[in-house]
Amino acid sequence: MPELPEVEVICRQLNEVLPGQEITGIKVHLAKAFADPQGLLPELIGTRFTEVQRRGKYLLLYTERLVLVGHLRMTGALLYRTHAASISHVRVEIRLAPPAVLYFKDVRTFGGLMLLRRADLAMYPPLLKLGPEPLSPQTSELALYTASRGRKVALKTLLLDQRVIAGVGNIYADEALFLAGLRPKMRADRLTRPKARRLLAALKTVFTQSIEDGGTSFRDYRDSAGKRGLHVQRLAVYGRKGLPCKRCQRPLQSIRLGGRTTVYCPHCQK
DNA sequence: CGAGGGACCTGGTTGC
DNA sequence: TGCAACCAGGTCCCTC
Repeated sequence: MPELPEVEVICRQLNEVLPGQEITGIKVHLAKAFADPQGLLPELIGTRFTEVQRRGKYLLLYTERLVLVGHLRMTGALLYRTHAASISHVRVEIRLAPPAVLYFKDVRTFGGLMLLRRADLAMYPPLLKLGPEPLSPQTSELALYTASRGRKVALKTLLLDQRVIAGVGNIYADEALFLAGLRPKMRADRLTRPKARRLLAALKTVFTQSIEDGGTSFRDYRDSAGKRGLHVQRLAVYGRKGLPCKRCQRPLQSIRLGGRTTVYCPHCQK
């Protein structure tokens, strides 16, 4: 499940290979995976990639005037290949100078690409709604603290709200709450400034470590070269229901919050 | 407006 | 062994 670190890894990798490359053709195998509301596809052919950026869990693949906005959802992958490749569940092929191809693969077809003018990007609603970037030095615990005022949802549910902090998904919400020593089910409006500070620091730590590890490949995630991320070995709670807590050795507990599986340590998280 | 739950999807696992 | 039920979760949408 690509969250901020996984998307960041892909972004950095694509930035090494895509800029300067010409788009020679697009093959759409699944219509809903390639949204082109303004009919800009003909303009895209023959242009060159200039840069790749990430915002939250979104990937922004820029050309001079256009931008492909990608979201991988749960099982999406952007695979860059410079040799003939046989890949299952390919939804879109972005052909470059032969034989290079950028494949959008997505088993569960929740993800997709959207083609927009760069000038219209600032008005694209999903991006407008995103909260601050957790790894930006300008983002402080105030983003969490302010957003939590008057909210009766579980703290973890608040963390998953992309309007609060961009890029947090189920894995890193659980990991950050463990690192901060906070109960996932604690009411958001009980968050104090010091706790918000600990939680944001924990998010920065788990995100930074995971990016160093190349992301978390719990099931499906692969980077743009098709490789797995190694952070799964460093996960403290996610996917470890019933296993001993790495801090106190007591068994980890699993509950459901906001429809999401949530694993935590009842002893270490208060 | 906030809160909560369903819909969208397919593959892997579980249970009979 | 076969097959149905269930689970995984990011985001949007609907209802209360």
